[in-house]
Parts: sequence; structure tokens; C-alpha cells
Amino acid sequence: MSGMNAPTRTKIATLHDVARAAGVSLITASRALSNPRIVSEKTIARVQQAVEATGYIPNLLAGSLKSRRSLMVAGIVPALSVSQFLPTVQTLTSTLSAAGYQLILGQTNYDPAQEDSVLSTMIGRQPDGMFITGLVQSDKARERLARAGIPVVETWDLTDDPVDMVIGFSHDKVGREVGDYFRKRGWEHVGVATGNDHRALLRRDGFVAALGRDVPTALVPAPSSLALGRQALTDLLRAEPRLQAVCCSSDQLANGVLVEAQSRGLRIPQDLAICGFGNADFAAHMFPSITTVHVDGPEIGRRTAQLIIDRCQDRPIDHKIIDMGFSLIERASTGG
Amino acid sequence: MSGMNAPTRTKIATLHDVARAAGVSLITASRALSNPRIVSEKTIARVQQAVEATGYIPNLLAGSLKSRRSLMVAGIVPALSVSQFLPTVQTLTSTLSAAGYQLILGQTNYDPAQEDSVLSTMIGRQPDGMFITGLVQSDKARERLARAGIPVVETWDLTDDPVDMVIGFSHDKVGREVGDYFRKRGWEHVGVATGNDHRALLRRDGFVAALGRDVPTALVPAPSSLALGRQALTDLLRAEPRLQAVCCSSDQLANGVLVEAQSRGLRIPQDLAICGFGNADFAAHMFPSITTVHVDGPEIGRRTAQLIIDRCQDRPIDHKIIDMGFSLIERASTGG
DNA sequence: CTGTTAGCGCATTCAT
DNA sequence: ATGAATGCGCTAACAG
Repeated sequence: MSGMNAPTRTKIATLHDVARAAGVSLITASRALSNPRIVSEKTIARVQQAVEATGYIPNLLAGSLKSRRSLMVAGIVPALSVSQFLPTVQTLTSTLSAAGYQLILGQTNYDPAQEDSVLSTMIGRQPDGMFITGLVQSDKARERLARAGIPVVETWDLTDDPVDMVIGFSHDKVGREVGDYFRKRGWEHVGVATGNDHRALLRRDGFVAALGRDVPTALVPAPSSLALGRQALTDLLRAEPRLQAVCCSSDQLANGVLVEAQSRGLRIPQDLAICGFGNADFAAHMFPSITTVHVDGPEIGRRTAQLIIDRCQDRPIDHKIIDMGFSLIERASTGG
Repeated sequence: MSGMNAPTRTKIATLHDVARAAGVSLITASRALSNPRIVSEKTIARVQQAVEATGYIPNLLAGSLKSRRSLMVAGIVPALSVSQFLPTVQTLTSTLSAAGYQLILGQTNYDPAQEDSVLSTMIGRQPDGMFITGLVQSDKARERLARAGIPVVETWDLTDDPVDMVIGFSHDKVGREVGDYFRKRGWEHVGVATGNDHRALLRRDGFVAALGRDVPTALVPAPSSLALGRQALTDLLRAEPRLQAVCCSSDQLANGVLVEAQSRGLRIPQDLAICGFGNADFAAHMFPSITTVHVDGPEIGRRTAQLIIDRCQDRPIDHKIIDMGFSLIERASTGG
């Protein structure tokens, strides 16, 4: 099996071949496929037949170049493994797909330099719109995006000054609401387990502000995981053996804290209360179920897609800044 | 804020503008950017400066059309939420990215009709290669892929007759190995919790074959989740109250079975043994840790990327069929 | 309803 | 080391 090479690239059918096989002009073949209403039934049938016969698949690169519509939307995520964003990307993809658009995904790995380069490459592919998790930080990137002249939706955060549109919620407010909740429950010895990404740290700041005092914090690298949650609780218990409650920056971390607690024979919530973030699919079904902050990820994806589609079809947009809000869901892990 | 419209699309700089600003010809500007070795330093500097001044971003659509290299690789997954494949897609993306290629993702939602249409659209975008989870089923799709004349890698399964290349493992063998393990452990009352996707069912068939007798089976819709695992155990216990061990088609399901068992006060593994599949990141860190079948997902992604890159650069490929194998990892959930 | 002409932005010839 | 011409495959604009 050594020395094998690529299959011989047989000549690929172009629209030209289809037109010839159908006995019509190039443009008629083109219209029969992309705008059939203005072509006679007979012609359409003959073109369809020619397509079958030749195995023609339209070259979207060429079509997009001429029509200036690529039917692609670029999406930027920190990493695919950040499961937090998956439901959003999922509905984004489906909604776009239903309207004939396709998503091309780029990863930044939480690295600003990569963000800039990925963004440029993406723009170079001439997408009709752009989805971004978080806010675009660098001024250079903001300007490039603005100049691209396409709809851009920043998500999972809020700002008064988006590149174009923004749809998300305030991480500071999330932190404060959880902080208030912890304060009201009267726990004295509280800890935080948080990823080191920008938005998680914003939530932690809000949490601390609402609590009115600093608290022991276990900082773990993003993306977070169950294993990191176990480690975080281990660290927190070392720093504060009397720990009563832990606020986590994700449900994955909360899950890890829960498992580590159970492995130490701690009862949840009597010995240790746990709060997560994100309302992941498993949070409601753990034993005990996990108190968390619900954010409507799927809806963010759906509305982002709709905003982009509307813009592409020149429909007016009502609001450039959309606050999706959030809600604290009290479950068994905090005795709710 | 009503009636807002798209930002006015300012004229976007093309290579023509850059060339004019730099006082060189179009092609010299092109070479300065994409093949700088054959251009004088002075010229390169002037072109770079012109790029900065104009904010030029190359139109990759146009470049790809002419050069017949899009630097894109298409990937097909059942759904992004199938976390099983995420590590593979992750390394695939990174490895491709390091070589200058970008991944465009398509979802089939486990629907053959969607698979065909997504495949065509993908081919139309002129990718330089294609990654597919599972084997391509329909003959039509196989032929289209073959005609596209690009490297195609089917993954996470094996076959003697791939469209082009295949890299994965035998699901039948996985099922048999787990079945043998269960048989040797001497459990009498055994159940299966499985997703209803093709590959999971292949593993179940192997499991049953090795066990030598049929067993109660809880069938859940793909993609599987913790909640579905809880439901599956509930169903299995109703069918067989004396249940001693459960074989699950994913670690997510196994996790759900574990949680449901714990919520019923069952001890793992004394009252119920559990085996998963996939060796998800959390499997080793659960309490108790989950026995599972390890598959090297990241390596599948890496090697797929390498195969595609090698083909694109006309390097010979050693093997078109690569068996990655798998290994049963015995952990606490089966008393290992 | 159908056809002709032109050109999207770039890279691959071939020339110098 | 640089440039002029050509065309990738398709669709928008204007004919008929």
C-alpha cells in the first residue's frame, strides 16, 4: 500500500457543460437552477436532466464572487470544547441552515493574537455575517469588522458600544445576584471556583461586590471540567476547612466540586452548598440537582441568526442591543 | 431605535488598490503577499505599507477560484452536541489551522437526506479535503465524493471499501470485548442502555453476540445525555429488578445510570456495575470512576488532518485504512 | 421567457 | 525582479 497517490481528478462538470447538454445558454441554465420561476417548465426539466447526467455541483466560490453573497456566516468561539456555547452554536447553525446559510467556525483558544488572525481570515472568506462569542476586544479587529460592512453580532455579553449588534446579558449582574443569594443564606465561609476567562472573572467580581467581602478563590484554566472542579474544591478546603458554600463559574466545575465533596463523605447541601452557572443539560438531573444560573443559550443562537438573516435581506432591525437576562434556579444543591 | 439599517458599505480595498497605492503592478503586489521570496525587499515593504494604509484583506473567494486551492476542509458531524466527537474535531481544527487550512462544519442531525444535501453544498464550496464522522452510506453521496477528486477521510468506523481513506476502529469488536468482560465477571442479570444510532447498535450487537444470549435493552434517542441515562436505568430496573450490571453506549449514559443508581441508594459496583464508552474527560474523575472503552479521539483528528494535508501536498500516503484500535479501561464502577 | 456581454478579484501563464 | 494578458465559473445588467 505504499506510494499511493491521489485519485485522478476527473474533469468536473461546470454550468457550461450542463448548458450544452441541455441545449440552452449558460445563463438560462443558471436561472433554471437558482431562479426557476422565470424559466419555462420544459427548460427547467431539460436542465435538471442535464444536471443529473453530468453530475453537476455548482461552484459556490464562483457564484459568491460574482453575486457578492456567499451564504456563509462566520462564527468565532474560544474553543469547540467550551460546552457552554454549544447549544447556542447548535441553534445558530440550524436557523441559518433553514435560511440557506452555512456556518464556518473559527477558534481563538482564548488568545487575542489568534482572535485577530482568525478574524482576518474569516473576513477574507467574504461571509455575509458574523457571530462572535464575547465582545471584540482589540480596536484593530473592531475596525476591520466595521469596514467589512457585514452584520456582526457579539454575544454572551453586553456593551453600550457594540461593533454592530450585541445580544447577551450582564455578567456583573449575574455575579451580584448569586452574591446576594449567598449573603441572604447567611453562609459565613464561602469560596469561589472559577475559570480564568474574562467573563467568568466579571461574574466573580460581581459576586464579591454583592457579598461585601473578599473570599477564597480557586482559579482554574479555561475551559473548565469536572476534574478541575475536584481540584478546585481540594484547594478551597485547604485554604478554608470550614467551607460551607461554593460558587462556581460553570456547571462542569460545580459537578466536579459535588463529586469531590461526595468522595470526601460530605453531604450536599448540609455540609456544603454548591451553585453553578449555565444550567447545563445535566444540572437538573444530578443527585442532588445543582442550583445554577440559567441563560437561554439556544435563544441567543436563534436570535443572532435571525438578526443576521434580516440584515442580509435588508429588513430593518428593531434593537441593536438585546439584553437576554438570566435567572437563578434554586435546586437541591443549595437546599432550595 | 426602529428602522435601523445596515451600515453603509464603504468601498472595500482590493489588491488593485494596494498595487496602485504602492506604485507597482497588480501581480507584483500579489506576489509580495503570497510569494515574497521572489520580490525585492524594497517592493515588499512598500506593498506592506500600502496594505496597512488601505486596510486590505485578501478576497479568498477570488484567490481560491483561480488557484483551485481553497485552503478549506469540510467536516461532517451528526450534531455539534455529540460531545463524543468534539475532541476529534478539536485536534482536527488545530492541526489543519497550523497548516493554514480552515474547517467548515456541517451537521446532518442523523438524517440521511440532510447528509446528502449538506455533502453537496460542502462540495460546492470547493474544499481541499473532507472529514466525515462515520461511513458514507448512500451510493449517490459516495459517487459524488469520489468525483470531487479530493481526499476524503471517513472516521470512527472501519470498512474494507472506503470512499477514499478511513481511520477508526471496529464497533463490533468493542461490543464483543465488553461482552466477554461481562461474561467473565459472571453477572447473570445484565442490561444494555444504548443510543439508537448506527454505531452504538453495532456495539450492542457485538456485546450480545459475545454474551451468547439476548439481554434487556433500553433504547434512547441520540444524542445521549445524563437525563436519558437516568431514564434508561429506570426502564431496565422495571424490566429486570435483579439487574446486576449495565453496559452503556456512552459515558454520558453511564453517568446518568450512575446518578440514578445513587439516587436509589444502590451501591456501585456492589449492587450495580456500570460500563460506559468513549472515556470522556469526566469518566476517570467520577465517584466512583467509570469503567469504559477508550478510543483515541484526538489522534483520529490529528491523523485525519495529516492525511488530508499530505494528499493536498502530493505526498504519498502509506495506508488508506487505519485501525486505531481501542482499549477497555477497568475502573471502580465495575469493581476493577 | 431567453440570450449576449461584461466582469467579480485574483493567480497562473507567458513575456520582458 | 517585474509586468501584460488571460480566464477560473459564475451571475448582474441589459438586451431581445
